[in-house]
Amino acid sequence: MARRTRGTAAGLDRARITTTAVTLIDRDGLDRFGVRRLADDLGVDPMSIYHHIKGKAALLDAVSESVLAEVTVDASSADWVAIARHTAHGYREMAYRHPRVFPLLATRAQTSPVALAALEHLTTAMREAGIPDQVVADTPSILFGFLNGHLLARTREDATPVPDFDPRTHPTMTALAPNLTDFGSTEEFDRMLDTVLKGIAQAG
Amino acid sequence: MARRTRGTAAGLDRARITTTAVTLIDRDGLDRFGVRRLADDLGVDPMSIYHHIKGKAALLDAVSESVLAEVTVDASSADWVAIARHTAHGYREMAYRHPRVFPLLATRAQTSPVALAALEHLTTAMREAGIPDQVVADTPSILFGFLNGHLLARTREDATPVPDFDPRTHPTMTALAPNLTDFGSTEEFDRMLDTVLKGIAQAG
DNA sequence: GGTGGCAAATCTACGCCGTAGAAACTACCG
DNA sequence: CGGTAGTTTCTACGGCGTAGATTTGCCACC
Repeated sequence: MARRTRGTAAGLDRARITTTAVTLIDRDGLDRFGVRRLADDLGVDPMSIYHHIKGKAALLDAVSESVLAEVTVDASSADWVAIARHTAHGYREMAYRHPRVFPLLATRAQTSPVALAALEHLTTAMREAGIPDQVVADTPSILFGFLNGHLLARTREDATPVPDFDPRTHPTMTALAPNLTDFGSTEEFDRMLDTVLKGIAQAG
Repeated sequence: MARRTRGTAAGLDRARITTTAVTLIDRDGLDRFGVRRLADDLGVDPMSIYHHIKGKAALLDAVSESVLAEVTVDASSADWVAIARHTAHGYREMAYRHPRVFPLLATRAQTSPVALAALEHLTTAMREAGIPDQVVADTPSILFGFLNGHLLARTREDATPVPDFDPRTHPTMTALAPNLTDFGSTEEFDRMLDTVLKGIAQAG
């Protein structure tokens, strides 16, 4: 033993790298995140990381995948609406747990086994319920389109219920403001999610 | 006159900066974009840009705003569904015109006058049609949640209809693959958009 | 014409970043 | 003990965003 001039001992592997990276992004944000800072936190030379992960882009992929893996798959055989709701809520909770990592997820293709398993589970239940194939095939795009876009907006650092506008030129939105008080709440999320699911249920 | 050692003449202003930036991102992508490269394209010293825009973050804000402004507002007084569809299509076309800029939009809060005007227009029409206030108030979040998330997925450089998975473990998605052939088409978009709008129409 | 003022544009320099390539260390096997 | 393969570190390079000082271009006014 010779090195280890920094705090944390080495014994580097993918898992330790990604979990440390997630912690670091959660704390300091994506902007301040980088290979060198991560290496500091790991108590390691920056270049050491490159023997486990190809480069910064791959590192961000790994972070994204690691956080997505926190979402547990519902193995139950409940009706498809329940499955969809369960998946959506799990996804949402992950987003709120890691608001600064979430933009990575929404921006990247998700082809991890977990994600595919969840989709297979949901679509199978829908098909068995007699939903038309085209509707079933469209559902993942619609559902995760909504989830990614909506959660991106809600977990944004500067998220506010209502941007400031002139009440004179925007009377309707002014009148609607009282209906936006539960901004970011579970109730609001459920309401919107149900709206989307209702559309799917009646499509085709 | 002394300077102008580069091709393009100066006479810098916000508009010239942002439109050049958009062109540059369209061509080379967000990763390769930076203040110095932009300055090169403008035939100008990097620091000159700072007299018109505070820094890189503000620059990206400006780019985002500039691209959003391409979406024209429908001033018609058609029914709310038609307005929603028109807005959605305009937004979608913008996204496909600038796929490499779009992630900026989806990631940022949009409080520009144009955006607010569009929302006011839509919500007013909905209210006049007798839609419950809570539903009207939720609609912007639902609609643009879907639009941002969905278009983010479709305009991604590596977007593919179906990620490769094992047909043995994912029989349903395999069976569904034929229904995904119009991936990215206007027809697919209309179908999904209508699904969302139907959910909204029947909510509350 | 001269001159003062001022905004715009530029120059210089600093501290950061990601990472290629060479070198050193470690652990294990014969 | 020597070899050898995997890991970690060292060194260095080119590029980045931008603070601060400086120069330029332009105008109004004497």
